[in-house]
Amino acid sequence: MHKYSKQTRLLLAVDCIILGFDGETLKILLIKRDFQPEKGNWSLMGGFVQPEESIDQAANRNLKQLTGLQGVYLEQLHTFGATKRDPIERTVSVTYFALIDINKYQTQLSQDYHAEWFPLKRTPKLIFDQQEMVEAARKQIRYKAAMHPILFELLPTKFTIPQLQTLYESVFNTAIDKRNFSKRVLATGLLIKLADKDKAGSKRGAFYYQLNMQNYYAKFQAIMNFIPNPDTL
Amino acid sequence: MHKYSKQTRLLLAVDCIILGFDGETLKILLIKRDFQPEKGNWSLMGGFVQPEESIDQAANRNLKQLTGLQGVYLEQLHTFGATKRDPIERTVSVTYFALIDINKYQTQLSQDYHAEWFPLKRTPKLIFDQQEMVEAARKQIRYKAAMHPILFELLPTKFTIPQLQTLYESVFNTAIDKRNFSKRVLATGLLIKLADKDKAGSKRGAFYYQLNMQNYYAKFQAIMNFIPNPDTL
DNA sequence: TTTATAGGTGTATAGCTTACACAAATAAAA
DNA sequence: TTTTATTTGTGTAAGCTATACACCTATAAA
Repeated sequence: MHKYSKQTRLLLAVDCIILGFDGETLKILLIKRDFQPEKGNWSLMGGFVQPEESIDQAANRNLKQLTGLQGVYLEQLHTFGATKRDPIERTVSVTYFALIDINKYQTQLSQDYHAEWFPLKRTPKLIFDQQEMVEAARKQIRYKAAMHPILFELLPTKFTIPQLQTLYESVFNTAIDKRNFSKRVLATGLLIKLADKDKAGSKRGAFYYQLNMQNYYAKFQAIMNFIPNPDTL
Repeated sequence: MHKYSKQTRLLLAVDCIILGFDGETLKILLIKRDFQPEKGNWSLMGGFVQPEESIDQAANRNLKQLTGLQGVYLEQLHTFGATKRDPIERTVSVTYFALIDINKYQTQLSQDYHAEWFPLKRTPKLIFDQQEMVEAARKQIRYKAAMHPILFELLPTKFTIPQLQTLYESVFNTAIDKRNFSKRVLATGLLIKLADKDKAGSKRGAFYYQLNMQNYYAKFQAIMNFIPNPDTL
């Protein structure tokens, strides 16, 4: 037996929702599509899955092509499979969302794609069903960030508590009391205070912190505490 | 322009992780695979996505074929795309998990597939990477149930609080204090007390409840409360 | 030297979560 | 008919967590 000979084969693509944070606003990286259909319109970075690569590899490859970054936070989100989503030919798309440190992003690479960062709240019109994909990513980042410390992925290695707070406020679109916020994040044991300050944001300067990687990995999978002794199912 | 002519096409399948609850144990419905390779071995219900159906439709079709059920809780889980996961030919599989009321399940339909319910904790060896798929479903049901009232999908329309508690205890593999449990579920406003009792489980009998559908839909998307005023992003 | 701006910190209150024990109902057994 | 065994159903006190809230500090710029 060599093939499932009677079955129809389809195109499979990946699309990446790439998010970054510039200290003020959550942003999304979009490219100008360089082939038909919809050539020249704003689009997510993506492409067809190749015969010899897994889907995860395809997503990582696309992310690296556009940003130069490897080893960043990249999570499979949802697979979109309506029959007519691509008008040319049926294409199923597996979406991924990536959280990157916007400072490490290599600007020159993205010039080939005419890429641009847009505030997530003011995303331009996107091709096909990509609006829906971005919407799914917005939901997912909140959902996940509410329980896991993923937002740290968006910050540089050294960051200040006010920066972290601004990020949370922008993801959850809400104001948080700074006394309570700092109590809370410090209580997690995730942060190590450094000796130096960031003087860019204010006259007084804010102390830098870095992640306590050990506690970070330990807390990463931490799940809700409202069931006593959650144990393996 | 008619096709993306240079690209490789591949097979796309769906696999369903079908869970049910018999009042004591969380169970998974498996079939004996009826074609090569791995013919005769235990497997998830699934099959190839057809050219004229969406992926969601393919999952619903498979679920209906095996159980006779439509309109049940069915959620896309994850897409598995390792290049060698199917030894015959590269096949990408989109997994779904379904929560069904085991009493509505139509036994005779599943005889064609030689289907059987297994305790989720004692799932037999499965083909390909399906063990991993089941593992992902186990994680997801807990994750989701911790925040959304999805476990009601596993119960009949009329159920008792002790039944509900047994279900939560079996999903989270833990003992819960019944006074606290009943206080909590009643406080959600999700339950409507009925006049009659279930006398099967005990001498005294336990009052039946049914879902308050209005509150159910309202609470369904309810997300964590540890961010003040969560608003649209 | 003054002023303007953002950073950093403590406490009291309310609300929520947890731990915990006994009586009621009734079928089955004696 | 009485006793026994089993499961249901309920309240309260203590500890913990979340929240609301205001002032001083550091420093660059004027």
